[in-house]
Amino acid sequence: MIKVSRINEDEFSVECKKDHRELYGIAYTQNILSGRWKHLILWFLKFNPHRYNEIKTRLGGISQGSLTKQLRELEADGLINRKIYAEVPPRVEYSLTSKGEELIPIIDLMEHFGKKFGDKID
Amino acid sequence: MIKVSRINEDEFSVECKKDHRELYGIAYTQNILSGRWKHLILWFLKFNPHRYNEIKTRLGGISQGSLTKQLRELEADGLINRKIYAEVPPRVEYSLTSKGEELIPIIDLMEHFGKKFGDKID
DNA sequence: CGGCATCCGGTTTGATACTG
DNA sequence: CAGTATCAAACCGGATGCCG
Repeated sequence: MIKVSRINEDEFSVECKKDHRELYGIAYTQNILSGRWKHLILWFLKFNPHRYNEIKTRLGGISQGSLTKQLRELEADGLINRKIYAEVPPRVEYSLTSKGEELIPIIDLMEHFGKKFGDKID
Repeated sequence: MIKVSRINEDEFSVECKKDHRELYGIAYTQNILSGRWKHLILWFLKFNPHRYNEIKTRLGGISQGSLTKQLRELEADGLINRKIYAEVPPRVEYSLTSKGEELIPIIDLMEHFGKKFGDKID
């Protein structure tokens, strides 16, 4: 069995039998991408940095609480940067880290797969 | 907002604004891969067909109920085949469909990413 | 503007017992 | 062997109200 659980902000606990080590990489990646909106947030950031409200507007249905939570988790996993500008009104921009950028090919493949096999919505 | 929900065994309902259509493919793929064990099941089947108990043993910690449910969902989404042999004791083999095989590159990338960035467990 | 704290309800997962 | 059925536990995600 593979069990990946968070100990604190930036540390995972991993339990798995020797036989299953080869599956660990998959479990780890699945773990940091778990969440209703994370794929979409990363995909949106791949083009440019974006502000909090830009992301929220783009995703449409997400609540403030959920968005904040997902952004915090992505940040804790080292996938995005959070930059605060000392202005009034406040401005916060999110951008991909190099680690986060390495997830983009996966998300692009997912988009391609979904376009090929998903229902058409035209 | 993008909302992908299952209407019945083989049909999805998709709600999304025009602006978000480009994100639909991602949401679709995420949807059919949602589940604690699906990535691992697909990855395990990429090499060869396997029997129910082989999968269960391989995954270690999964319960019968959960495994059956995940397999049924994968089958309903057209990702795996279920072949029943009329023997005693019964034998059931699961294998990837061509659609399921197209998910393997994604899962391989996830494995690679996890191996690169995940905690070492040696 | 960009959050945080709290509560609540639906979904998902797992444990257990039983079966063709 | 390969399930089904039932119930309990855990895990989000969303809604709401408040704040610097």
